[in-house]
Amino acid sequence: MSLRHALLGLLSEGPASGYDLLKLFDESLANVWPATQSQLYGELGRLADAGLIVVLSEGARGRKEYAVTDTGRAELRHWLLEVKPVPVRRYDMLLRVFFFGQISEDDAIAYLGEQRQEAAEEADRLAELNETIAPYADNFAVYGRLALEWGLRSSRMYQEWAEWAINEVKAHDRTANPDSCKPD
Amino acid sequence: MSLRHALLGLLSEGPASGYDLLKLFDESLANVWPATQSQLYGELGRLADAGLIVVLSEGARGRKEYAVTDTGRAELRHWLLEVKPVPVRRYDMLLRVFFFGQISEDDAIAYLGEQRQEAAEEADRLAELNETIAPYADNFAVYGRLALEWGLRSSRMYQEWAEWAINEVKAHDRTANPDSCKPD
DNA sequence: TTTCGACATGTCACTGATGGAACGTCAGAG
DNA sequence: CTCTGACGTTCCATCAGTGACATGTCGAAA
Repeated sequence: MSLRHALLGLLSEGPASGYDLLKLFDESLANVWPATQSQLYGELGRLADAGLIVVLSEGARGRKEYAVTDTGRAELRHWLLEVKPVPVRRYDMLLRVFFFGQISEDDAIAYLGEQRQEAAEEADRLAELNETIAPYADNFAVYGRLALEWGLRSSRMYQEWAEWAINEVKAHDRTANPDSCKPD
Repeated sequence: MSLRHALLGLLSEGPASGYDLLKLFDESLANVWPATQSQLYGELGRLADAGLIVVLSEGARGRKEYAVTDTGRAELRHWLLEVKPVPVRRYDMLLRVFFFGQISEDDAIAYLGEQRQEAAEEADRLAELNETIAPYADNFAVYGRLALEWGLRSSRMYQEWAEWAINEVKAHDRTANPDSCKPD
């Protein structure tokens, strides 16, 4: 149900059409809650049916401009203040780690190395993005910054974990095969 | 498609029934890839149709014991080595952060405080769990430990971020309302 | 004048996940 | 002997998300 509230949130900054919202999603929320066009238009319809938003005006090319109603604003507040965020539960990447026993230590290390690399690149990308944001723009940018910082810290943590894990696997390798002596 | 490979992974440690697998899921993979019973049995059927697993034997109470085939093992290896893990993309919690402009600074701080608290508890829980695992058991436990460490680092990062974010919001509050002077 | 890219919405088939109902079996405790 | 709890499977409705397709408008440039 989060898409619903994402739309209410965006609309509560001002009226917009489905098309506008789609762009807003891609610009700002893409990294925390991506949405496709079909989902978005569908949800807008349902939101309107439920009376949480209304069509303000219809413009050229069938453009419909939506605005939040009081009910919608109340629903958004309720979600923000009283609904517990659902934690992330699925990690494709960690799932693979459980099955490292099925591949060689070298392959496992290579896998972790790639993850390390990608996390590092992501961290760089976000750090750069962080530079480009005006220091104190609108609320949206101010709070978006918090999310960005989360991404940054998350990538760095990921990177450090991968480094640590590589050493763990190497240590395990040595324990399992004490005879072999590979160069580091 | 990850459930598929999770099942192949579990089965490659030895034959098991759907019921066994469900328990294994709950014990070991629940934190990285939860699955419900209905999904699991359905997937087992499809896996068998595709020839990636076979029914080894049928026991009492309609119990079917499955085992991986060579094709299945190959598929697992392929997934482990060549398929890029899909990164996590949706964060209900961060989505809310974007809409902090809709609530008061105090409410935002309270929200972040709760997150901080929960992350701390999760970190404690995982640290404790880490103690209970035998230092060098089977492969599965050794590599599960890597995942556990990820969770630990992740929770700690989350906690620290929330602390940092609370201060950010306070700073923003003071910038926006320089007259007011609240106790810390 | 045609054509192209941006604007704009709607719909469909498919997949993965959730949650629950329904059904039946077997061993052991009381 | 009966009941209970663990064992064990199957099916179903529903929902969110994905990706593709269909349809059409409008302004500007070639």
